[in-house]
Amino acid sequence: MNLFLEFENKIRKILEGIDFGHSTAPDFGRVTVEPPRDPAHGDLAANAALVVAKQVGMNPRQLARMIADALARDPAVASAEIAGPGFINVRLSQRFWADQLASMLAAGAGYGRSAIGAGRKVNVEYVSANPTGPMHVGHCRGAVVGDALANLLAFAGYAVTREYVINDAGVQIDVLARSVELRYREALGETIGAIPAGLYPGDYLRPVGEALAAEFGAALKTMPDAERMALLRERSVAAMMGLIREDLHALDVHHDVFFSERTLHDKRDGVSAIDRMIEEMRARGFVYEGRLPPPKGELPEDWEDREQTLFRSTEVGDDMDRPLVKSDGSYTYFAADVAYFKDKHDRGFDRMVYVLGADHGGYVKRLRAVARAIAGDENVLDVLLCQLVRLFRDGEPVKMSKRSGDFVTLREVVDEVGRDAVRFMMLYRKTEAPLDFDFAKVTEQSKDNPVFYVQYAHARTRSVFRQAGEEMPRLDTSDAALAGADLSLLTDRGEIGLIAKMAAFPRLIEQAARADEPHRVAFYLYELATELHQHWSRGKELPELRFINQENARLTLARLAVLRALSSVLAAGLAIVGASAPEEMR
RNA sequence: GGCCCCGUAGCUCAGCUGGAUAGAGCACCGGCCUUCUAAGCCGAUGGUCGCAGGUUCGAAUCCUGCCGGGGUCACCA
Repeated sequence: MNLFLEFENKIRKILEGIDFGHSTAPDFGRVTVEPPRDPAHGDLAANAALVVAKQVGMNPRQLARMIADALARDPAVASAEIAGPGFINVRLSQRFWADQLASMLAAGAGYGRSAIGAGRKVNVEYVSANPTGPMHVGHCRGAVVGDALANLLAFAGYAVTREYVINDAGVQIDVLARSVELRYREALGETIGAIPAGLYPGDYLRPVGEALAAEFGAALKTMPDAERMALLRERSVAAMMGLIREDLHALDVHHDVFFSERTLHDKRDGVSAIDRMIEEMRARGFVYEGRLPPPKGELPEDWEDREQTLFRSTEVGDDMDRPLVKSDGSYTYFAADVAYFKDKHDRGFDRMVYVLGADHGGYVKRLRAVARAIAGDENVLDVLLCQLVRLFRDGEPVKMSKRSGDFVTLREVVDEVGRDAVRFMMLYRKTEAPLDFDFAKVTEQSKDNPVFYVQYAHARTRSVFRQAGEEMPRLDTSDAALAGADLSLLTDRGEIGLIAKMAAFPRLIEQAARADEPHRVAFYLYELATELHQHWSRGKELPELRFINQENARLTLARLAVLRALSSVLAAGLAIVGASAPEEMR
């Protein structure tokens, strides 16, 4: 329960207590309480009179008067005024803020946790980079956004499973296996020359070939083709997933489930998961044999008009029906994806979140169709499309040529600027907006760098405790002592401002979770840090405002209570972002 | 041509699912260090929220149509 909802409920109670003389009860559903955009308007703004007045045939300002008068009798309320067309602006009492702070301290690291998720099972699928090489920088944003979203949803009370789909079934795996085979022969001393076009040229495949040479000697060469390829595929994918896991680890991204796409193709008793899905969907009328109209625009050269197995996705909102079987008889990627969705659904997830790159935008509609066909509701599915990241160095775009295998790897970026900076900056923009990432800027130790700015705020809260230990060694600053602090001594607007900003944290979490928008946490942290830095600076001109006051232990303790809560909130927010909350900056 | 995303200060972007006089940072100009960390803070300048309609007490936000930028469009992953 956040404080805004608390006041919404209070106002609804007040409204329910008023006799409007109507036979039908008015609808109070649109009553909301929000922080006013302009802080001069107070701490809370309620639209109640505006949304209810018409229904009950009253003048909004007149109704607002009644509500405000009732609110003013609440000890939590310092004043309730009417403004504009009928807004009720509420200013909360010092007593109320002191109580808020006390409950923050009591909640400790759990402050801001929410129950809106109600334990619902959510599957967040993210990264899912092809196991054909190390992660490149393009994977980075999705990895961070997905991981932060998972953190956020967990904090908001969802039961979150973090999942990675290993695309280990497509033709790209054959390409990988053949590329590794070449490296294997190279390791045996053969001259392989230039890597042929169409194979992966990257040096990262050398160690894989060398390991195979060490383990098998020349034995692979005489192995039957099918057996050799199967072994090469398996070893190559395992090796690539090893690289990818290391990369993810460098970003502090951890998945609960690595789901192998191949298992959807594997037959048990002669039947695969995809086979079963197709039969089931065929029985429900979603699968049929038919022809597809040729693509719009320029006709591809190898277009062939043929009868094929199709998924009737137009029935559930898609633009066209989708092929399930390729011309060579194998299943399409889409077929695997339908089976995969079904698998998640069968595993009991209430929500499936897909974090995808913007180039997958065209895929969203058919995923929704799948959700409607299988779960009966497209709202169980949420897709986050991450826009492109553009790299800059000293204001110049960093060129990348993927063709030569010479791309910027995720590891290079993390090694250069650090995990915290990468994670924070990837979230310092809403997901749908493109993002410019400048190497120089994110390593800068100044207020121009939001990562630093926020971490510095946390370090500052900690440094005061260290300082207090030196200046006032007899002052007990334990949690127990802080819990007993006299919080009524906190009367300065900067202190109250900090408490008020922290009090907005639970609502922020709920809104960010509801909207699947982890970036809001990063922006909130920046604002909260600003609040601290501002208040801090006032202590320069007005020493009586400083947190530590050697002549007044009781006041110091109350102010340290604010800082304790603040470091908790900053740490909790940074944990969602996935950046560290340092004790000091060096 | 269809679908998706974006368009807000000179630049980079927020804008709390419809609230009041639209906010930050950068850049530019002017201030603040015998300090619990100046690694910071304060002030000033800067806007037809792409355009035009609509919905209502109220629109940057929702709907429709345009304009501009990006992505994507059988079988690939």
